[in-house]
Amino acid sequence: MPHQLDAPTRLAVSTVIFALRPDAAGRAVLWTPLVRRTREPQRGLWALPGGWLPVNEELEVAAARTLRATTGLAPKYLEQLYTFGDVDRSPDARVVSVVYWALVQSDEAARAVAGPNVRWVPADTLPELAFDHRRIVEYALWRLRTKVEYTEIAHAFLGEQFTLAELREIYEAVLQRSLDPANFRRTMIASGRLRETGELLAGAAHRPPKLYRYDPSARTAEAREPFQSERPAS
Amino acid sequence: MPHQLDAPTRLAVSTVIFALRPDAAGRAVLWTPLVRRTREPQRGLWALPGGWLPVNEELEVAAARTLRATTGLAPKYLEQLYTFGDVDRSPDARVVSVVYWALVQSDEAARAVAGPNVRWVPADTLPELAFDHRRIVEYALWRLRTKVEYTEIAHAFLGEQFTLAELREIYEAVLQRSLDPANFRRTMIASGRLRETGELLAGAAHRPPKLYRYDPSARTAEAREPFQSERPAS
DNA sequence: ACAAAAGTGTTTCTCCTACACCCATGT
DNA sequence: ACATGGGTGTAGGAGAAACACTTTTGT
Repeated sequence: MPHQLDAPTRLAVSTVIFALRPDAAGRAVLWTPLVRRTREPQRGLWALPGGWLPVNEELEVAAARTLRATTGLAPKYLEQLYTFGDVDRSPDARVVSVVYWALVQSDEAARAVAGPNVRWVPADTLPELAFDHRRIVEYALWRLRTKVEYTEIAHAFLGEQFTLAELREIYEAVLQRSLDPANFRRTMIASGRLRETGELLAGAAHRPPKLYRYDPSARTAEAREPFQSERPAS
Repeated sequence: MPHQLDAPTRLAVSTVIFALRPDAAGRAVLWTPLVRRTREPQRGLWALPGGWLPVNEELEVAAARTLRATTGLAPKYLEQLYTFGDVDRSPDARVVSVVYWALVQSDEAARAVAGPNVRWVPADTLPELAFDHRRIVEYALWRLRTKVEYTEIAHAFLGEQFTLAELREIYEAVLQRSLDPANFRRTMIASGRLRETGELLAGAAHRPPKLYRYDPSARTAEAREPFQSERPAS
């Protein structure tokens, strides 16, 4: 069914946000925040955070803004995912959505605001979503999981300092499989992008691990990817 | 400088098209077609093929349509590249461009139409382009070159049947380095996606090579990528 | 002392690279 | 016969995976 000629195509920006949280069994898994639709169409259903693009706002800034509006947080990683524009993806007008995906720091996400119209759900067991948003989240998940294997984005879930065990826990949660601690250590060190802080993390009932810091400037200027950014303006 | 509030954001679709053609020295290199702007702004400059998105046309169909309009060809590979939407990328109105990139068969491209307002240029030595189109072509080139290394898109430059030497020539032209014929053969065969046709290519002054056909159904259902398509509707 | 996680060493396997060598055709 | 590219064989090296083993803390 063709759209009205006098109703122009509308442009929206949405963001798929990921954070790590413990599930019921206490294991870290991926969670994503959703917002409840308060207007027609699809009123009452859960949807991605987003909104119409203001004429004078950059795409990436709009994505960071909606992220902040729904979670109260700033993204540690933000990248354009894909643009969805199927003619029939919204029942009324033609809507083209430029979708971003973001990673937020896990301990901050634990304190994130959540009201009656904002709900965090496990990314692998989504409820019914509005429009084509389920497909979008699944694509973002796929991108996160493949990109974790060939880049260093995992550290975006962590704070300034972290142990290799904490970093490994991120990889295991994202990739959904356990990794050999010995080989993981060697691989990370060999990447050359970790710096020892000199400090140790005390308090556990065993040998205290070294603390590391992520150093993007170190090593390998190889094959840098255009148009991806970290810590964008929020 | 902020845009007028009463001038809404406009949505465009553009396509970066690649084909292989011999350069002055007879070596195959990447070429791309450009169109001359006949209107302000940036009148007279060369730009990417594209246009405003019709309300009832799918994004990918719009990309294939502009591709056909400027080259007379159908794409053998077509994929969304990125969406460019910087507030100041066009001097007058706010324009958001959903950009696709495409590969067309090389021997067809040799017969492609080219008028006074359509010009093919080597992709590595671009003239001055309108707006941010130079940056866009360079990003598309980067994507092509990285994607050739981990997918089987190279065959999109070729016809139904081809020899391994022809396929290797594609890789060498795209990657801009020579490859060991022996190892290249093994790698391609090991991918499992080539089928021998049983025929040989006669006529050359040496041992006639086997002809192969690309078979996407064969082998490896591994890590399939969503939202990419081959031979889209044109 | 002992448990538990941090961290190191070592072996094996697989894949990639380099390169020597044989094969089949036109001239 | 010989030049030329097609096609096969093989040795060496780099890196990943598996796993034994040592180190350092809290209890």
